Order: sequence, then structure tokens, then C-alpha cells
Amino acid sequence: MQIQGVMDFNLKYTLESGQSFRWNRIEDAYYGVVEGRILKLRASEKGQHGITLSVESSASEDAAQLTAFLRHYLDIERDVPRILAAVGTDAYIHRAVQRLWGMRILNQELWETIASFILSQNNNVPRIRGIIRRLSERFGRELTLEGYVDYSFPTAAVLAAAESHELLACGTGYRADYLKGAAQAVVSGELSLPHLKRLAYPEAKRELMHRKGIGEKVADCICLFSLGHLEALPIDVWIKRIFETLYLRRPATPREIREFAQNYFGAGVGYAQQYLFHYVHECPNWADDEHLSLISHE
DNA sequence: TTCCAGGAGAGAG
DNA sequence: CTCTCTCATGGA
Repeated sequence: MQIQGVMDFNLKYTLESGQSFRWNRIEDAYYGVVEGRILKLRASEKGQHGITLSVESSASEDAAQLTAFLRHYLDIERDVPRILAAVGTDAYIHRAVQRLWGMRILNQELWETIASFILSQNNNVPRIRGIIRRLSERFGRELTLEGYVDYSFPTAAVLAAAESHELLACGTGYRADYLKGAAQAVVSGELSLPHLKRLAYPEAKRELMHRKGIGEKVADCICLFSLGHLEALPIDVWIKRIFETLYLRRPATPREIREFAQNYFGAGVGYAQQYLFHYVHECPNWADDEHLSLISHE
């Protein structure tokens, strides 16, 4: 199955920018488990009218429905160039946007996103990926696509009933109780996922932060990478570093950074954040004078 | 060996 | 309210 005419989209940057922990690149194809099936995605060379995405699924599903699903999951529907145009107010963010043109913010399944970012705290991406892979192997369902084997992300019900020592064996560390608590809240209905999806950003964030193990940063990740709230601004050590070094040029609290960034970048601050976050990972000399001089300070 | 990673909770002040 | 300490894990 193919999706043709996809404009302003880059598969690599979208899937490798630290928002999803479930994609693996093998040669020129990406394999990932998304909502209960393996998807294999490949992007063709860019043509005049955008790229073509080739799609294989481990599930037998209707092509039109799969297309509609992927257009939403990959955020292809959204007018991202317009959002980035409104955000790019200085030469630095402009350079990041140019360098990573086509990167999109995913709309991922809510429970998996909640669980994944609970596990992400005080942790690094390769290890987060490993924990999620082991949890899926242990508690998920086996899936295959053309000889590629992977496992569905475990449901809240399964994790709610899991023994703590089994979660620990997957490498969750002290986050095991947070994960299990969130799973139990979802199962009991105390944390209603359908309800969360109906809330605006401030209310959704506040609701999420009532859970132990979900602070402001993790709540913002969930709001941005699952609920589509582009006003969300996850402030991790990297984003803090970027704003202190480049924009504020002084030590700053997360509250100060948030106030500055939401005012400076506006409603699309979540997209700006993602481009800055991935740009500094792609470009080790991001803080050199050459880059610093891109931002004018009057 | 110490430091770090898409942090958050608990307690002290 | 802010500051500090601690939490489990593995790679650098």
C-alpha cells in the first residue's frame, strides 16, 4: 500500500527525534509497533509533488482506513509549514527548521505514551527503548511481518496486574510503582483516557499531573506527543540548556523558560521545542559562537 | 569511579 | 513558595 503526494514530510527525523521509542530502522525501512500491529514504512525519493510512503502492515486492514490512520499518526494532516512560519522568528530556529525540514510531531496512542514517558524520567533514550522493548516482550502479544518479530505494547490491564518484581526485571527501576499505579488508575477509570482526550491543554495537563510519577515535564510530553496540544512545552535538561545558553543567556528556572518560550514562539511552541531538541542532538557544536551569533539580542 | 540521562516526590525551611 | 536529597539502571 502507498500514500502518495506527502508534502513537507521527513520520515527519518519524525521517527528518530525521541518522541517515539518503538521504531527501528533496517536499511531504508522503518519497522515499528503501532496500536497492536507492526508497520513497515519507507519513504521514496522526493518528487515534484512530495514523497510517496510505502506501507506494510502485519494486520490485514483496509487500505483507506490505514491511510487515514497514518495521516493522523504522522501529523500529515496538519499545516505544519504555516505553524513553523509563525514560529521562526530568529535565525537560529530558522536554521534548525531548515536542517530538519519535514519533521512532524506524532499523535501516538495515549496509554502507551503515558506509560513510556513515566519510564522516561531521569533516564536516557537508548535505555528507555530497552525497558519498553522488554516490557513488550514480557507482557505484550507477539507480532510478525515478513519475518520481523516484535511485540505489542502491554495494555493497562496487564501492567496493572503485573508483579512488581517482574516490572523491575524489565529494568524499570524505581519507576515500577509509578507505572503500575498509572495502569491501575486507567483500569479503574480513575484516570479516564476518553475523558482526557476531550480536555483542553491546561486541564489535560493538570489531570495527568495528579498521578504519582507524572510531573510537569512528563505531562507536557503526553500532551504534545499524544494529545496534539502544540502549546505544550516539555522542559528537560536539554531544552533548559538550550534556552539558558541561546535565548536567555543566564541560568533560569523552568517557569522562567516557559514564560519566555511560550511568549516568544507562540502557539506552536511545541513544534519549535521539537526542532531545537533534535537539532542540538544532530549538531554537537550547536552552542558555538557561529550559532550563538545567529540570535540578535537588543 | 563518578557522572549523566526527554524528572519527580518528599521533606525542610 | 523554593531548595535539596534521593530514587534504579547502565553506558560513557
